[in-house]
Amino acid sequence: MPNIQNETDRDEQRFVEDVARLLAPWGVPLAAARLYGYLLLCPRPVSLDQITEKLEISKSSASVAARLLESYTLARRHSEPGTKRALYAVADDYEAMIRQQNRLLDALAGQLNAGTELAVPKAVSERLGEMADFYRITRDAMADAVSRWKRGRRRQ
Amino acid sequence: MPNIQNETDRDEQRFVEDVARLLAPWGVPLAAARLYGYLLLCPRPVSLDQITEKLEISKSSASVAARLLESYTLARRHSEPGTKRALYAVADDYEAMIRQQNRLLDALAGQLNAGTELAVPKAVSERLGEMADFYRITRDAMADAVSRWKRGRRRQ
DNA sequence: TTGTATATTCGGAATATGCCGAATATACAA
DNA sequence: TTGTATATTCGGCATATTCCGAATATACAA
Repeated sequence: MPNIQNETDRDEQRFVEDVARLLAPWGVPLAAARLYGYLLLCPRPVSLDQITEKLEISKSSASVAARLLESYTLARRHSEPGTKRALYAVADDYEAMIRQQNRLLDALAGQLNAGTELAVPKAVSERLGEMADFYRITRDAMADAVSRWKRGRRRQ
Repeated sequence: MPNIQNETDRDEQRFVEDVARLLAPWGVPLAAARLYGYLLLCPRPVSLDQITEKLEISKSSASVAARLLESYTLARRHSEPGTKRALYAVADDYEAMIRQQNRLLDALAGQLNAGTELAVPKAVSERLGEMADFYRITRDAMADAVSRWKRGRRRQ
């Protein structure tokens, strides 16, 4: 009979690494990316010591990784009254990453639009304007989808 | 009377740097990001030598930057018959970046879904499933918006 | 105030990245 | 084939990033 505990551990570990690999192209450092994968599997907020042990990273790394995720609003810090202990869990607003993307899309659209004012050939200026429109439209579509989804969820 | 040529150059240079700054958070290296900004302003495909001169980077950097943009499908290589010269221009399918994002979103959704099969508490499994749904929905919304936009453009 | 449990910051080592110039490869023309 | 114009690859340097352990700071309890 296989050792269930170890098998589960192995699967979870694999999940953590897989998620980390996906987050890496977004520029998320390894420690933070793995932490996110781990948090996804945690039913309750976890302490830095638990993180340190599970992920086998130093406590300082755990600390900076956790705060990095918090700054991305991918994780949330749950402080307990009566102690300094910090507990971290995945943020329950899933659209954080999407919102982040949208901000960038927005900035890019703005910049492209600014380019239309430059002393460039008309064809170039038109292309820039078109690209700006395109990015704004997709951004809006995403924002719409997100708010529709949120409304749908509330109703359940 | 101000020197028109220099003023234009200065504005364009500024545009290039601004675009580069926006692309940086996406993990695009500086040289490639600046090249993209420059290509946005070019009415015609440009050669590596022109890039080298305008952006004041080495030819090797120009070469790798251009091919990097091409691999992102942000730029397109236009080869001329009868010579080895490579000319680069921005890709005219603006949705390349969006599609790229969507691929990542898709992969993440898939991974989250895989997590629901793990031996984790029901609440965790449900959360993972919900997140996967959410990402898939926003991805679909974006894809829809893109194809609607494309249809609209064709008709003009 | 002191002690304790905890988090955060700091300095440094290891590693990765980005860029350059030189060397090399490639496609074409004569 | 040789020469020429061009692109690409390679090795190395400089810089940036990541992570760690040690030192420090902080909040709380006694």
